[in-house]
Amino acid sequence: MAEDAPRRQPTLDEVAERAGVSRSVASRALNNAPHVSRAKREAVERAVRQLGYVPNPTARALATRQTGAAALVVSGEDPSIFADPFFAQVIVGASAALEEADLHLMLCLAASDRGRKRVAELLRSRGADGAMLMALREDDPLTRVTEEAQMPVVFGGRPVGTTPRWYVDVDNVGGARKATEHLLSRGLTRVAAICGRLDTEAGRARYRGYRDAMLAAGLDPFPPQEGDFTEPSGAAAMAALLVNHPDVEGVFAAGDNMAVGALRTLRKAGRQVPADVAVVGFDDLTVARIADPPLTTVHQPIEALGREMARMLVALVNGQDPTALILPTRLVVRSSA
Amino acid sequence: MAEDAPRRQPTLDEVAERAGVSRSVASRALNNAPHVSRAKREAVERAVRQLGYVPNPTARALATRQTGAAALVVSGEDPSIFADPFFAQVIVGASAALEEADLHLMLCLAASDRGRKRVAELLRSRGADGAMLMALREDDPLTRVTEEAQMPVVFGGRPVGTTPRWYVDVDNVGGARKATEHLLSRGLTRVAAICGRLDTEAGRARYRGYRDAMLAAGLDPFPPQEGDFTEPSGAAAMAALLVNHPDVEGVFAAGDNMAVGALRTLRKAGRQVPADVAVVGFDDLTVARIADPPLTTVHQPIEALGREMARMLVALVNGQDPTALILPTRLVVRSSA
DNA sequence: GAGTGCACTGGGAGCGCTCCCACTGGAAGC
DNA sequence: GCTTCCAGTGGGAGCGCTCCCAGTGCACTC
Repeated sequence: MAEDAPRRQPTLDEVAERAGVSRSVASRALNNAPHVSRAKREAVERAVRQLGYVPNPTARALATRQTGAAALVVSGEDPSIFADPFFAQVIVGASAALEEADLHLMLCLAASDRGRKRVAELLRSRGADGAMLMALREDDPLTRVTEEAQMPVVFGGRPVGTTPRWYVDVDNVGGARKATEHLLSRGLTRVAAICGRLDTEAGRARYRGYRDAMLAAGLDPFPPQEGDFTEPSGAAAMAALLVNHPDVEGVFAAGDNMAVGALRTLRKAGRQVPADVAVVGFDDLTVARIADPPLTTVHQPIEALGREMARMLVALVNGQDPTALILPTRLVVRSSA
Repeated sequence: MAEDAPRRQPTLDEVAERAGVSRSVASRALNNAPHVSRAKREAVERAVRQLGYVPNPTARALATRQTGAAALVVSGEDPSIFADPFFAQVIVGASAALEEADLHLMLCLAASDRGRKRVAELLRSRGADGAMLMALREDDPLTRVTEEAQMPVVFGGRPVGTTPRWYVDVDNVGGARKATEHLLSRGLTRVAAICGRLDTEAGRARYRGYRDAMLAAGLDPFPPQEGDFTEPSGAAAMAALLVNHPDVEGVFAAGDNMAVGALRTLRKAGRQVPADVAVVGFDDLTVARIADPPLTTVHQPIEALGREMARMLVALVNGQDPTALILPTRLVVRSSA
């Protein structure tokens, strides 16, 4: 390819000439616009086929002021947070919805300062028709960038602090409450919480749900035992919990990865799950199903999250005014609690 | 945003006018090109700041015939294969390398016919400056599309059948051989292989490596017990193996997910790992470390795979002629073998 | 018969940028 | 003193498309 004869791609003018029509007619024929006679439409189609014509998306973009692409921005210092299968599922959902609208997906992993700068430029330069932002932490520098964005922006999960106009979130509070209630309903009272990063809204909301359920049952909530949503952090948090509260009977972990880490620590400590300590997770990742024992967890519709974000963005791009969305969560009972 | 006063973005002409220079000078100043006096350069910079000017990437793309984006195409019938954390790591690597070259990442999940058609159009229309293709299976319809691509194409992993000019792959044969040799070195002789899809080159190559090692040791290789790289398929394959070869002593699984599935089946069957049956995986995913017992596996540099693909593509885009690359694998000994 | 409407047509002006090229004037070379 | 050179400059022609609009013919009214 690199060294190939650089035979220029045919242009619309050439198609028009070959079809014996004007450029305007050819353009209309290509876009299925009205005001083209059947004969000319067919002539254009023939010329397109003969010449192997493919419209130049860049030129089209310049003329229409529409890039045909939507950006998905994943913020975070550490690019490895992206390794969380959570994002892969969001992408699958978003990609499917964008495909329906014939938009391409630009994926921006904004980890470094340079990366964030590029995202900022993309947002300000109309390098895409719209953007979806995920995983904004407190004081995330990208939050400010969205203010000067020259395109609609949809948030995946609410950022900490402000509530944007357009977002799709999951019912974190309700899910955490259900999880905790499930533990309490089995007669347990010493139920602790391993929570995610408290500088994320998901981390806070899930702890809030846990606390609500505890208070409603007339119990003292444990102080938050903070992790960062990873397996090792869950293992560490569980270890700390066993030291400080050796009599703990139940644990709500605000993420499956952390729950699996807790399981590992418990096994190492010789505690039976769920007999000695019951564990409930959050997310319902693949790992929940294959954990040992299989994890009781709160299912959140991750793919739907991505899909709805993309749909909302498409609506905005089309000039509609959708409303923010909170997707339901539900408890999936397996063996760990 | 959607309803905002549509105050047009300032253009380069306006910047030039404000700075009291011509458009050419302004353009050169912006691109750090030579032939601009210090005074005018500063005047342009000032005007840019005052106007909040951001260059329009689409217009630039049209003029330069460079889109500033590279596509990463993940092929596959089922979008859920993308949920494999493997791809996330590839993306992290590719994203980092593209960022260095100031290219954006377009992610194309070509699952449906429609998706594939869009990818084909992207490749033929120069909708990106180059493309990286992953996970091409035998007879994948996208293989043909690359022939008429109007841009350089780099393959991640070799497709089945042909060997493209530019690809980055991992030493699958060598890795599988090392894994098998490790099992044999412990005196085991009845060593079976759970292999991945045999319509992928990775699946085939890894089985080949296993077979080579068995033959070299004067042993009869087991016939391939095929899985599809997922955990359940590994569990099922292990179950089948236990039925057909109850005396099996060691298993080489061509993927960590399948290895973890095998572990699950073995535990259910009451077989101790590694005492009764030793297991070696392939990939060194996160799950290998947290598996019970921790998985001995073949580490492959997945992030590097993505990074090198992107670097190779960047080189091609810049008119250089890089050579194909095969990245090394190494055995990581943990407890399962 | 002139008047009205409408499906169709093609010319031309952008979209906002890059880059070629012709031009200037002052420094350097002879 | 007169060329030669070259950093610096701005005009203008694209890049390949969309879309407005004025213009054409033809059917159909009154």
